[in-house]
Amino acid sequence: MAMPEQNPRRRLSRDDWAEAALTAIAAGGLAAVAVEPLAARLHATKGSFYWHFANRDALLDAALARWEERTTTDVIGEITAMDGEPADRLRRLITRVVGIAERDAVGPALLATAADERVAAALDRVTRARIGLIVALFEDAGFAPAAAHRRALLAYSAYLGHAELAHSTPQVLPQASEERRAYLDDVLRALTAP
Amino acid sequence: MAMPEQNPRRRLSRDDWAEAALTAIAAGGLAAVAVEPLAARLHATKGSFYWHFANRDALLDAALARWEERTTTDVIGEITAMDGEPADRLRRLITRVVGIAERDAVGPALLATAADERVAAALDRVTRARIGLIVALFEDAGFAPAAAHRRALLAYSAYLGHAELAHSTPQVLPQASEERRAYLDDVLRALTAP
DNA sequence: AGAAGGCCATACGCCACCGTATGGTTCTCC
DNA sequence: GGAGAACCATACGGTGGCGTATGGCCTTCT
Repeated sequence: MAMPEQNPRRRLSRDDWAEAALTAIAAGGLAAVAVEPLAARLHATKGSFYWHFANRDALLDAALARWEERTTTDVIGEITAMDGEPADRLRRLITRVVGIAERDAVGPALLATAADERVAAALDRVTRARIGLIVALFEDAGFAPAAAHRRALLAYSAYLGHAELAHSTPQVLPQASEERRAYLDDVLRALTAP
Repeated sequence: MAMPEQNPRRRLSRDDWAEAALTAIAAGGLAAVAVEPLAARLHATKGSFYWHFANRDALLDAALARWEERTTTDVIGEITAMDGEPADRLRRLITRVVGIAERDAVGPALLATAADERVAAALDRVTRARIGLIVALFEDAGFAPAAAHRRALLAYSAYLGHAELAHSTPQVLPQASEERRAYLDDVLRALTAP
C-alpha cells in the first residue's frame, strides 16, 4: 500500500501518471482509471495530465506497456539468464513469481477486463511469453514437447489461480512460512510427477 | 452471447434485472452495472428499475446472491449427491466445472473487484465452499487431511487459472477434444500423484 | 537579464449516470 | 366493469468525469 506519489515533487512526468494509473487499476480495475481522481491523488490537476497525454486512452496504453514490460521482460530475463538444474530453476521461478503476484494486483484486474481490445492484446503477449518460458523449463527437465506444454499450462493455470486467491481471499492460502514451504514442495512434486 | 432479454415480454421481474446485471458484470465488471444502460438493454426505463430496487446497490446484492447460489449450492449439491470412486467423482467435478467456467465470466470479473466489501464476502463464502468440497474428495481418495488440503488448494488454483485463461486468452488452451482429454488426463495424473 | 518554451492551474461546456417525483397503464379481483 | 394495486414512462435536478481553452509560472539557454 505504499503510495510513492506523496513526496512533494512539483512537476510530474509521464511515467508518474502511468504509475498512478497502474495503482488505480490494481485497486479498482480499468474503470478506476479516471483523470480527475488521479490528478487529485497526485496533488495536481487535469492541466498537468493533458499536457503529458492526449487523453485517457493514451494513459491506458502507457500503463499497459509499463505493466507488460515489468511483468514479462524483467522476470523472463532473470530466469533465462539463470543456470542450474531445471528443477531448481523451476522452483526459483515459482517462488520468485508467486511473491510478485501476491503483491501486485494489476494482473488479476486486467484479466477481468479482457473485453477491452488493448488489454486483450497485452494479455495475449504476456501469457504466451510466460507459458513459453515454462514450457522450456519443462522440456529442459526432460518432458517431451507435448507433455511439457500440458504441464506448463497446468503450472501457469495454478499460478494465475494462486495470484487470484492471494489478492481476493488470501486467508485460504497457507500463512506460516513452514506451511508455505510444504505447499510449494507439494506443488512442485505434483507438477513434476511422471 | 445469448441475450435472453430480447423476447417482447412487457413486464420485468426483479430477477430479470439481477440476471441482466450478471450479464453486465461478465461483460465489463462491476462498473458496468449501470441502471440506465441496463434499462436500455431490457427495453425499459429507470422507472421500472426503481420500482423493483431501492438503488443500484440493492441490484448488486441481488445479483451477487444469485451468482453465489448458482455457482456453489447447485454444483456442490450435485457432486456430493454423486456416488462412485473418488477419482471418478473428481474427474466428473473437473469436467463439469470447467465447462461452466469456460462459459461464465462472472467469477473472473468478481475476482478483480475483490476490493468491494460485498464482493469480497461473497467470494470468501464461495471459495471456502468449493475448496471444502475438493478437500473432501481428496480425503476420500486416501490423502491425509493436511496433504488433501494442499492438493485441494492446488486443484482449485488450477481451476481458477484455467477459468481466467478460458475467458481472457482461450487460444492458449487445447482446442481439439482429444487434446482436451489428454490435458485433463495429465492434470488428473499430476493432481493425484503420490 | 530577458525571451522562449516546458509545465501546470483554472474555468468552462458537455455528457452519462444516479435518484426522485409524478402521472399514466395494465393487471387482478370482486 | 370498475377500484385498487402493481408496474412503468417521462421529466427533472444533481454529480462526476472528459476534454478544451487560456493564461500564468518556472526553467533554461543565450
